[in-house]
Amino acid sequence: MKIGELAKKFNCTVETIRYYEKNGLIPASARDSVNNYRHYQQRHIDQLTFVRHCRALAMSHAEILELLKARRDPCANCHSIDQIIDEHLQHVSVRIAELQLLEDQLHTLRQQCKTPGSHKDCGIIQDLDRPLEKTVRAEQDISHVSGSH
Amino acid sequence: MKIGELAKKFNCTVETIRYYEKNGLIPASARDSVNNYRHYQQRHIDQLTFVRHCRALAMSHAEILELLKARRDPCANCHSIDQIIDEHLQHVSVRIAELQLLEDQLHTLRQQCKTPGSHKDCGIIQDLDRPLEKTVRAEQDISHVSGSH
DNA sequence: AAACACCCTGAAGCCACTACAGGGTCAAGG
DNA sequence: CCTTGACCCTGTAGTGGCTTCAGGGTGTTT
Repeated sequence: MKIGELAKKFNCTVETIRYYEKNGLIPASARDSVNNYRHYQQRHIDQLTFVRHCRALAMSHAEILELLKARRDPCANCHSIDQIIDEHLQHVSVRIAELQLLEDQLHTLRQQCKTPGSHKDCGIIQDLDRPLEKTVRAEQDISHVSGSH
Repeated sequence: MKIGELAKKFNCTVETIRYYEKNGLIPASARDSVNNYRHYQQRHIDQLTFVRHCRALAMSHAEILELLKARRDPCANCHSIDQIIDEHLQHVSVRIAELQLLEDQLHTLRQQCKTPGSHKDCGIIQDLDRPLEKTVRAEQDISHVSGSH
């Protein structure tokens, strides 16, 4: 199977698959000796299934690499796996709480403008002109589950 | 006021302030003619207050630049401002919903391993080896409030 | 033979910073 | 006068998980 076919199968781009290979998320494929095209087999499909499932759960590449290691190692026990999932879950929960705080604050801010007119009287701008309170701490750097854009 | 003092006042780094200046989030400061040090006045403090407040609400630089434009323009009305806030709020809400779906899925996944032992029997790895269902769509590209790491 | 789809590599761009290299400036203490 | 250490400057590279682009080669169809 060529890379374009694989990409279609997994609903991603060929660039993503090449990027995964470069970063060790999937093993390097065999190459066509004539044109150097990548050719994939079942084991690539299996591992890519695993990786895409992890990515859909928003795991980082580092986390996935750890899980892959545990998956390969027949002597590993569940503990390390459980720990990765637990920690990731924790990060997701923390990020949800942060964003909910943000959501509340944005709702409150939005209430400041009920009567659209000249912004001289706009409560939103006036509000934003005030410094943030110390309770406002929903910034990215707190959580490993980060970002809002 | 020198940059270090300003950074301390706003609990950020001097690099962040220089970065804001480069990107137009704060106006360029006056410079000391002798040593080229930046010197800040009240208007910088005011604008940085606004910007940091917006950032604490996880707005992007693009959004903040739009708000700054509306803030400067005395003819602007609230409509554009409201729209920016509404859209941002929408993104945050969407992201929360995505992460809550993720949280559920991770809880379910974690339940697969209740009896730590050899991972041959580990339900987590077995689960991740299965392709993702079509309902699983909590990926970054859906929301502008993105990321999980 | 031309058109078009597909493949290759390697580098740059995205975001909002952060970190680092390599230098200049300034005030205090010995 | 000299050193130490804190602060400032510019410019570049790194972060993560891709995406996009430049510049080419290959394969199939018309």
